[in-house]
Amino acid sequence: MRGHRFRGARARRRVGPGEWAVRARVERFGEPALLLLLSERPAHGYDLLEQLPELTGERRIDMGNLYRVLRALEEDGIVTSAWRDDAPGPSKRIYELTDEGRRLLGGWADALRANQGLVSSFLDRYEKGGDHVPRT
Amino acid sequence: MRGHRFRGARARRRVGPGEWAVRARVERFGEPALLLLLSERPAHGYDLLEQLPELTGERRIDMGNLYRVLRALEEDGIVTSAWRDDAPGPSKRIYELTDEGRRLLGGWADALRANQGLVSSFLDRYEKGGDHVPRT
DNA sequence: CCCTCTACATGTAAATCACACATGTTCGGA
DNA sequence: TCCGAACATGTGTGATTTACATGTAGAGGG
Repeated sequence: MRGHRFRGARARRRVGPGEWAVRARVERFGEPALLLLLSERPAHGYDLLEQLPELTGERRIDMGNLYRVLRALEEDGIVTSAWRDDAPGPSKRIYELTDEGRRLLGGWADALRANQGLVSSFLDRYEKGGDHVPRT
Repeated sequence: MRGHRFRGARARRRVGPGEWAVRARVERFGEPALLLLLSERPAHGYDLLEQLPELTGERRIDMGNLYRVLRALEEDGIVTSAWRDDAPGPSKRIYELTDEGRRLLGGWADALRANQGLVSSFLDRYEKGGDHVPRT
């Protein structure tokens, strides 16, 4: 019977009585991850699919969304694509980063550094607080 | 004339030809920020509204969402609230962190530390890449 | 009485995300 | 030769979160 399990993009979910599993992720982190991979070398969707988990920390990447993101990036001039039939296997759409894409990746790096600072402050303030997690 | 400006939760937006403004934020970062403030001392919504920007780096906090989050937290037993009429001015709903809330804050801290590691790896890999942002 | 500030709250559209499902190709083994 | 697994590219859809607009009501000053 479908539809009876965990659904949606919840960042916090109950895993027991008074127990919560929390996930802290940067919004749209898939985009800079994609850009970084493409800055290293052109690749096709399925290829990226296999390289992404190491960067994002996710176990599995959603293919559907990956292809949608790639198309959106192309619409915005961040990447370009071309079909490749010469390689063995099904034909692939190879994506490549544009100069604009490289600038965007630089922007992401700046923004991520800024966020690292913010979260560091948060954690420092938390740790200074003392009297923390009570026993379950 | 309403409805003609930038709307929505976009993390990236065009600010010029080939120029993008990027924001890197942790998903639902408002929640741990709220929990940290409440772990320091009980407070009412409007009070939190004024303390949050320092923690989150946002200029202004959306009141509507703040109160929605607070109610959701109360539903889940993370905070409790009580009305206060004795203080001058409009009566306030004072929020206080529960033990479960303290555990959740601990969970957020762990998750945020994990994410810091992930983003650090990303930035290291980016910086190792050399040949970066081309001139505009 | 009227206006502003404080305080709490709802309505709604856009963006993102998780999950399910559709479609075709290539290749190795039974 | 047929079958299934892995490769490769997508579409459909509802849940969640966010940004912004708007609504309600009491307190306090002039």
